[in-house]
Amino acid sequence: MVQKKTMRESIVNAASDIFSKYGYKKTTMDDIALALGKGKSSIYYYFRNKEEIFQAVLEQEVILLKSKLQKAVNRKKHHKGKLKAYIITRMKGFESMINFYNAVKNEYLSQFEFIERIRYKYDQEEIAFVQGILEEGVEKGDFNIEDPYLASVAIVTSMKGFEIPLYITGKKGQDIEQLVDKLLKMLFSGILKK
Amino acid sequence: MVQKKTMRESIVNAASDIFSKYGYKKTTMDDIALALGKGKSSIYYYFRNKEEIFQAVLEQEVILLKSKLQKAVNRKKHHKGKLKAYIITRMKGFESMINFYNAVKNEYLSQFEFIERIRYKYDQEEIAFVQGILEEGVEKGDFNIEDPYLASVAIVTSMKGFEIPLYITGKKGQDIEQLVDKLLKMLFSGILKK
DNA sequence: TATTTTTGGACGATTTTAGTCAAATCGTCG
DNA sequence: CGACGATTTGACTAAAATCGTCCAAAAATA
Repeated sequence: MVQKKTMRESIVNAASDIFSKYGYKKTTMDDIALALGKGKSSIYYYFRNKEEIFQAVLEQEVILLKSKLQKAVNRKKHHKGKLKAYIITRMKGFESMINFYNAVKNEYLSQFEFIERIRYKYDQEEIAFVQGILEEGVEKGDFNIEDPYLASVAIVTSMKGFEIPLYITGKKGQDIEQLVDKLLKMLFSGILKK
Repeated sequence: MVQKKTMRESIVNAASDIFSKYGYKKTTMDDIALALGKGKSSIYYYFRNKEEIFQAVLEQEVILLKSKLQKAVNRKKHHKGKLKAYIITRMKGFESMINFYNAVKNEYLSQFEFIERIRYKYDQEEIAFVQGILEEGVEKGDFNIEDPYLASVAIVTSMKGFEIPLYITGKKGQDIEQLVDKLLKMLFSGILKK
């Protein structure tokens, strides 16, 4: 026998591969089972249904992205650098998650809704994270922001704006990075204490 | 209206994309139709069924490979170079066709059979092509071969041997190129007039 | 041995898909 | 116009695939 959790993990790993390759709809439970070398019903011992697996896969991606963000931010000393690192890493990381967003593309009606529903949980976290950076910056006298909470909401919201071209037109990071740079420049010259 | 043939071509092009992405089995006629922006029944006006489209896609790949081979061979002046260029290009080109061979991987039973059936047509062509190079080489006094036909059959057959690791284990070109090099060295020191 | 966890295979209800067909649309030419 | 062939389409069906359930058996655990 393997560990309790290990089985769930290996299911998620296998499913992750296949989802990113074929998308949600085209991936069958048997595909996943076959990749595991197990029977299909074994999967149902660990997951209620296909969508629950997909959720777990997304969650794993999110966790991965979170740790990347932590590292990128910690690497920078100055708060200006932290904020910039966060936004850039966040956009890059999101780009690599597009596979999974594309995975849902088949369900035309609920595409946006589905994405929003899944991410809703993390919106608050993300805002809090950015808010933390901003507040520290204010404390140290680097930033000049009246309402750090509102400012962080604004920043996170505008990041969502940048996501859209990524999963709609599939534009590559090149263009996005330029745009982000421009945004950051504007942002900084606005909030940096002169 | 567009040209008669153009519609067939655009169907093949669209199908080619989708087949290489999802594989044969997971590609539905509606997928192709959607990519074309046409109704599914329109496709059946040009193709009898799904397999016929797949055949056409493969044929297109073959044509592409043929023209690559012609160019690679023509680029070389000496017959030794021609033969080497042919074999190397042939193996490289085959590697890029693996997508489509993988596409059939789902039909476990008929995998090899299917591939062989499709390629059967081109075996004779390939042998004739190699034979041509060998015979010219003999005429010019570069090669010393008793039976050019048999020799070309042998060469083409041994190339097939090199294909197998490519679509079975998915080994990369690195290793293959080394092997081919070795084969060529042995081949040349055997057939080159001293 | 007894109990709990894990598995595989068969199964049914439902959905999806390949392929058909008759009708609609398009374009051309008199 | 309008007739006529070429092209395109949506509705339809039979067959296949798929999800999720159930259960008996195997494997692990106590």
